[in-house]
Amino acid sequence: MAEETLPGTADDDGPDSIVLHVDMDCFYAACERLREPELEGEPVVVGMGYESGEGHGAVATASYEAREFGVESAQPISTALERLPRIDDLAPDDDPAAAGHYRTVDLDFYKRVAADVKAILHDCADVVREVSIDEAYLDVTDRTAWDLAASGDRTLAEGFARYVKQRIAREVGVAASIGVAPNMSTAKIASDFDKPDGLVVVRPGEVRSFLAPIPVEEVHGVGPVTARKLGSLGIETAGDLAEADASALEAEFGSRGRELHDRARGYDDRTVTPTGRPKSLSRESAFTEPTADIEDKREVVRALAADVADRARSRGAMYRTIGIKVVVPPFDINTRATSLSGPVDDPELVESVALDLLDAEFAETIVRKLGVRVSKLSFADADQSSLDGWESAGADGDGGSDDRVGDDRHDDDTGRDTDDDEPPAGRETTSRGGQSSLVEFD
DNA sequence: TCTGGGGTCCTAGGACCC
DNA sequence: TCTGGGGTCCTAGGACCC
Repeated sequence: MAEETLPGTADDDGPDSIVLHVDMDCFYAACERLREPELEGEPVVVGMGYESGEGHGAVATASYEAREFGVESAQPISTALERLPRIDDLAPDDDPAAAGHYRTVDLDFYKRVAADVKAILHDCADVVREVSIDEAYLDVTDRTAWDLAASGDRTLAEGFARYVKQRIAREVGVAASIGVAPNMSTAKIASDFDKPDGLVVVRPGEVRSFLAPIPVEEVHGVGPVTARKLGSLGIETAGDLAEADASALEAEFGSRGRELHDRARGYDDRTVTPTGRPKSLSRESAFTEPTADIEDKREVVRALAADVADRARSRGAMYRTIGIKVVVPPFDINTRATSLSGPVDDPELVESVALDLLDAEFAETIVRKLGVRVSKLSFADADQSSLDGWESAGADGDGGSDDRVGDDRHDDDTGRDTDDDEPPAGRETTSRGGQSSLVEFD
């Protein structure tokens, strides 16, 4: 029989997996420096929704130099500008050392850089889970080992991670921080532990002691709300969380409570799996100034709808639910959605459903921001047959369906994602409650 | 320091079915 | 007609992440 396997350190790969979490440092700013080397060592702020003029938008990434001035990501650009003026706006007698370079997000460029990084990652590991443009998990259990290197007290795994890091730096020219640990959640915290340009290795026996002093806010899945609640329970570090009563946590936080407790104790039995397909696609945009004007709102919704539908089509996705998001000042988020009787790829329907949802309840509302989303996606994949209509993909059941069957929601412990939903087999009548828009299309 | 954009998962309540 | 229980699907909102 197998050696003792602790939940979390073991799975099918034998007792101690080796997981790398690779996290690019200030990735957008690093990309900007790639094409503007003069920005090296300078405070750089990359803003989204920001146009070179002034004012609106938020900070997507601030370089460490900019952070020194109190610029943080997600901050309104207006705040950032107060703390760190734009270098081009300086008056002749201002101090140029107290100003920064502002750039607008150029996602296409960053994606090209990211593709180079990802290519290296895929070259270095059999399984890569790309979490976002600048972040990925690698399972390298079969590529290296926890054994000490011949030369001394470092592990082979550390040398391997150093090699990955150096390749990224040398071949792409951006810095990554890497965490190495026996499971995903610990690797994630480790990569964050010594940013920027960090390399932190947590060996199997050290997980618990490594985590103990970490503030709870840094545990993945603990946001401001949970952190505050935990704080009121006297739980401030991962160590406190690990020692807390699991059922009490579950009572307070639901299933997440137990999960957080596990993570804090270094238990995480998720395996690194490749990124699955998206479950929804959306587009949103904020007004410069909140508006109640119905024509302005409709115009934005039409544009967003067209955009989303376009993106869905280019990704080969059909959708069964169409929805809108309406953000009302100060910041109340409303969502409305309608499900269709079967998956469609129909831009006009996205537009008309979205407009109906807007008109039905928000015609007179003052809104700050609008969004359009499609969800319950299914992918035709192999046979791109479907030009229109779900008749082919939806009705047959077999054939068109991809991947595995259901298994749907969580519970099989490797946790989330996995599945892509099946195209719902079969008919289903079209109307539900009140005013559902029926889908008979052309 | 009135808050940008694109996602994921979970939960709760209602409709509906058997 | 009322009561009871199990299950699914739907919508809406909340929390969180990058």
